[in-house]
Amino acid sequence: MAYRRTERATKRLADKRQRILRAARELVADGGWAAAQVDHVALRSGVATGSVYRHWASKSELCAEIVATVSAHEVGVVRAIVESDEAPVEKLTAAIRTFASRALQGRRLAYALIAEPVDPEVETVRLEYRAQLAHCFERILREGIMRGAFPRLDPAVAAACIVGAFMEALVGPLAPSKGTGARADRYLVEQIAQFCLRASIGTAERKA
Amino acid sequence: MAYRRTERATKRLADKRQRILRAARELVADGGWAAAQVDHVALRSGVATGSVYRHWASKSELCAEIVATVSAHEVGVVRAIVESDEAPVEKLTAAIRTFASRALQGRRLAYALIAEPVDPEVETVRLEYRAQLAHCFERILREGIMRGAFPRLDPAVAAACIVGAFMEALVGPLAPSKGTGARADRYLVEQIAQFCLRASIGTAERKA
DNA sequence: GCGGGGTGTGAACTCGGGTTCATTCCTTCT
DNA sequence: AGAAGGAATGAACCCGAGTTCACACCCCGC
Repeated sequence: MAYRRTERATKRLADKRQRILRAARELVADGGWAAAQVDHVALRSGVATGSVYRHWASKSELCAEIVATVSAHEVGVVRAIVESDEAPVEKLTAAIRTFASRALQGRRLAYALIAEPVDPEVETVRLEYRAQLAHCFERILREGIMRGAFPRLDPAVAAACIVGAFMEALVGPLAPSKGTGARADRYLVEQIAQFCLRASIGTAERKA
Repeated sequence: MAYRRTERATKRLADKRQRILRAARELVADGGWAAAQVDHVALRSGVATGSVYRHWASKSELCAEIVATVSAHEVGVVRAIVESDEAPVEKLTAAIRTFASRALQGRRLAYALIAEPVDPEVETVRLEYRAQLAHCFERILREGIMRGAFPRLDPAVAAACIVGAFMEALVGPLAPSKGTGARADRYLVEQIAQFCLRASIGTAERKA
């Protein structure tokens, strides 16, 4: 046996893997899952189609990893807010604003990750993500109810409503690549945040 | 020229067309768009695959017609409420409850029509439907704002949020054929309605 | 620098699913 | 009843997209 992978070689492997992953993510980010064909991914990352299969056993696994990677990151951001020691209302506001504006930075990707169905294997991961996200909001709501800051709403249902409201108002009616400008985006986020806040705390108006 | 289609024959044609359409709708209703393969539709409606193409030029057109038919009906129901002469708050309540409970009667179909992407041709029709639905709510909101019953929210954004909240809380996290029983459904509709109402009128609690 | 095994390549294969079309069946009109 | 032509049939066709595999290449250890 004359060969043991040198460290240098291992790194090259990992790098290539990352390159492919990134290329795939970029394709999804501006064309949805439909644009992430194995050929295209290979082309964009500068490898041959067959090479993709040296790193993932199937296209589904590649896609699943994209979903897992990106969403883990997003959930992490929101979760940090949840676990801060602000008051529930502040947490909710911050969580909504943060998530919404992040999603707006990559509408198409956000849509693909949140709403667009794919094959069952990927779907599993996607639902997991959505569940975690909803769970974050649920925790905030539950805390708020306990402290008497929110009315007696059902946290699970309300959390789902919040996520849904995002999805539709933010990335739903989007014609692909509908760039509306930073000002409009800011306004949109603000409106959505206010909507969800009113729904959660039961009080009109709220300006920050 | 020896042949003019007799009335009887014309009716037979139309009937067959309806049979196919219904079969397709049923398949979508319990398997999503993926289940509506031309072969299956033909099998279920008792015709040959080729016969489907005597009535529609392509599968897309068949699907588009399903979306158009069903959604026209649903929008009609909601629109009737919008055009009644109740007060805005009552209208909103009724519209939400009605739409939600109708959707629950056929979750899978509702999901397919509202959220599940298909090919571009069908997508166009679907977006049209969703826009009309949102527009119904927008009208109610606008009226309520004018009369001072609702706070100064952005009607378009809020309408999108309402539709989205529905979608997610009602049919989103649904595992296919997740029958939870009439009581649970009623509770769910009520929670969603309250959420949307609080968000719209900015007041906690509301029981009917 | 030479042999061997990991890595890269891309053309070919496979397979699912929409579409077609030559043929057969059936209805209408004389 | 027989001719004429529209409707029905379903097996064959086509095409796109994921997957494979025989071969070329290169990097490592001697």
